Parts: sequence; C-alpha cells; structure tokens
Amino acid sequence: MSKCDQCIVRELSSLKALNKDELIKLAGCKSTYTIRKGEAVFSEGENVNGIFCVREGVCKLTKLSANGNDQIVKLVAKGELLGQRSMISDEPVNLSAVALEDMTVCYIPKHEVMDFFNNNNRFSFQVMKTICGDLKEADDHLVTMAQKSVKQRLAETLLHLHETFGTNEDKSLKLKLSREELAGMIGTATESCIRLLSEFNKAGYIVLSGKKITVLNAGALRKI
Amino acid sequence: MSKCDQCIVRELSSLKALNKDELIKLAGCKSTYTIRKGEAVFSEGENVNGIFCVREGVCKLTKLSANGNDQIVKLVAKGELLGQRSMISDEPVNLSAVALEDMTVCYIPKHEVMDFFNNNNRFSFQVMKTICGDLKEADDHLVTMAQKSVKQRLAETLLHLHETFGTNEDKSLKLKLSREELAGMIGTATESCIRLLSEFNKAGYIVLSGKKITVLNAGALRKI
DNA sequence: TTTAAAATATGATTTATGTCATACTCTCGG
DNA sequence: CCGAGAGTATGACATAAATCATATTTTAAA
Repeated sequence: MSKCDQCIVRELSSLKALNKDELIKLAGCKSTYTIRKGEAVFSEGENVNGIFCVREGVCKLTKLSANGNDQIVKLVAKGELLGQRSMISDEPVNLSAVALEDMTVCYIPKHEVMDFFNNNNRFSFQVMKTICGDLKEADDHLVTMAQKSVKQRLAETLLHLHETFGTNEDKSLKLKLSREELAGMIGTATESCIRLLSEFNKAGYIVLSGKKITVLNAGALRKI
Repeated sequence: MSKCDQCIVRELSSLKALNKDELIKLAGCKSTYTIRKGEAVFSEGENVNGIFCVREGVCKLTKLSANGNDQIVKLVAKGELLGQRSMISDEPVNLSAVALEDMTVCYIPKHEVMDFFNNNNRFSFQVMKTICGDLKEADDHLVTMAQKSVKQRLAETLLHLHETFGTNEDKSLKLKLSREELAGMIGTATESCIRLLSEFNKAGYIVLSGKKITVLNAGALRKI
C-alpha cells in the first residue's frame, strides 16, 4: 500500500483538491493494477463501480459502432482519471478503455469517491470542471467529424498527437498507433488512412519510416 | 416577479433538487425574457455568466465550423437548462443557442447558482448527472457522425425528432426544421438532405407535404 | 395582390471515400 | 535463420456525397 501524495495523478487530476487526511484514506482503499498493452482496463457495458487513476501509460477510449468498427473517442494519458462519467451516472461504462502501452492504474471504489464528493466541495467542483471540459471537447470533436473531410481530420489528428504526446529524440511521434487505430480515430477505412498518409509523405508534410511518423511541416498540415 | 415552484423547469431539470427557501430566493433573482423564433439566446464566444431555464419553446445549439456551415450539436426543449457547462468552466460559451420557436426563458445569474452549488449537495449532484448524460450523448453522437452514412444519420434523426418532440394531430413532426437545419443536424449538404428525404418519400418511409414531414414506416427507417 | 427573395427540388457532373484484391514488409516465435 | 501471420501499401473499381446549375414552389414584404 503505497502513498498517494506524491503520485502524478494527484498532481494533475481532480485529486489535487483532496486534503492530507483524504489522501491517507485514499492510499488505504485503492488497489493498483498493471495492464499490458492491448488489454482492457474496462469494456463497454461493464459495471465498473469506481474510478481508475492512470499512473503510467496511455489508453484509448473506444466505442464499437453498428458496422463493427471501433471508433476511438479519446486518448487518456497518465495523470488522468477514467470512469468518472459512468460512476456519477450510475450506469455501465459506455466506452472501452484499452491500453496502448503497458499501464499502471489504481482503482478507487465508488463509495470512497462518493465520500469525497459529499465532504469536499472543491473536489466535486474539480470533477465537474473536468467533465465540462470533456463535454466541450466532445462537442468540438463532433463538429469536426460532421463537417471536415477525412484529409482534414487526419492532419488535425497528427497535429494533436504531436502536441499532446510529443516526440522522441528523432522527432517522431512518441505515441505509436497502428494505421488501423489512426483510422479509428479519424473515422475512416484503414486503407484510406494509409493512402492519405503516403500522400502527406510524398508532399513532404510528414515522414514515414516503418511504424514511425514524423511531422515535418506542421504549418502545411494546419492549412489543409 | 413570478414564482418558480410551479414552473416546468423546476419539475424537469436539476432545479428539482432545490428546497422551498431556495426557490423563493430564485424567484427573486431571475429575469424572464422572450426570444423570438430565429433569435439567439446567446452566441458562440459570448460571456454568459449564468444559466437559462427554458420555460417555453425549443432551441438549437449550433457551432460554426471552419467551412462556414452551422452544425447543430443538440436540440434543447422546454424544461431544460442552458449554459451550465460554460458557467461551470468559467469560459465563454462554445455554442450558440438559437430559438426554433418563440421561447420564454429565465436567466439566473452565476453567483446565485454558485450559492446553490455550495449549499445544496443534491443540486450539485443533479447538475453533474445532467452533464454526464450530455457527455455520453455527445460521445454516442460522435461515433454516429464518424461511422454512419448520411442516409443512416438522416433516418436516425427523423426517428429522434419523432420520439423526442412528438407529432401533431395529423401525425406530422411537431418540431419544424428547414431542410438546411436538418442538413445541419446530420452534417451534410442541404441538397443531399433534400435528395434523401425525397428518396424516403418515394420509398414510402415518410410523407412530405410542404415543410411538413410525417414518419410512416418507423421500422424501415430503423433498419437502414 | 403582386413581386422579389428564400426555400425546396432535381439533374448533371465531379470528387472523395469505401471496398475488394493483391503484393510487400515487417515482426516474432520456433 | 526461417516462415507464418499481422500489418502496411497500392491499384482498380464502385459508390456516396459534394458541387454546380437550374427549375419550381413557398414565403414574406411592398
């Protein structure tokens, strides 16, 4: 049972609103898990009854659409919380969370979180703000999906990956996604995604070397 | 200064969590407005600093996309609250709210709502639940936009209008939207929307008579 | 009522994207 | 080090949807 007060999740998420006593209580009730790349933290339809803190690794939130495709709704990085929405709504989760890298997560049971809600207004308000931020993001994302072309969405997604998850020493995108996953983010067929990537490659906007993608000309991508 | 305790918004929205004293306080601080069809309750980018209660009428929440099209993100009916997200995030609103019918709305200034937040846990929790519901809806909507064809989205939208806003005595959809607005809901060109409507009409799934739309064969629409 | 403007409708055409087929290229386990 | 399978790439083609043009109808203003 490790401490929580030095944890990155406590620094970055709503948990920053917790006080010393609450953190001690938290340390006592949480359970820590290791999730391997490709494994699910939880799956669509499950009853989770608590929230997960992402201490290490990145995961994708996906939803299976009627035609059998997995749409990636959002990427969640270390420092963030998972499963808040369904815990608050008291419903099964509506999205699956699947690890894109090996992950370390902590699980906090619902009734503990509820205690924090009831006793710590700052915490509730932080959670509310986070969810409001998610809602805004989702609305913006929705407009992008509805109004922009696949090419524009791919360009946007590459820029987003570049800005949010950064690059390795060789400037290539740190977060490694398969072409299928990239297609799942932009909502298109894998082949279309591959085709546009090689178009961007030929145009000199990006460089492809194996699975690695390097953004060369961010300005050009932005203009698309 | 009319009372709030008989108001439909108090019955249907998070305001149902307010107690008698809070309702009296509310009645004292709210201002009531009439918004004509086509007018905006608020516009993208504005600082609203409070929330609106929809007492009468329906409005569309839209966002202007980069290509100049208005995407309709959501429809809001009487009984619901407007502007909660931006008030909580303390940001300008990210969507415009435009009346589809003549509306009556009440405005509650931010600091009053904040008092309710701080003193009434049930109210905060209700608001949180509502926003979580909105988030789930937005995620689902996003997947629909990304993965389904225009035809499927139109069928889905017609069913949604039918189920959510009901029909007139002649079975036609109660909520009147222009073809352009309908196209803005499903994220397509107006001509494509018109074309598909007349296709559904020919197939006997719906009946068009002027601006009126009647859903005849809901089952067929669902199967698309 | 008349008329102009807006909304609706439809055809012709172009473009974007999906689908199917196939080839190539990695990776990983034996 | 090899071979199978997954992932990536590319061509050919089909289809969906956007765009442009134009006609028709409805609506609102004079």
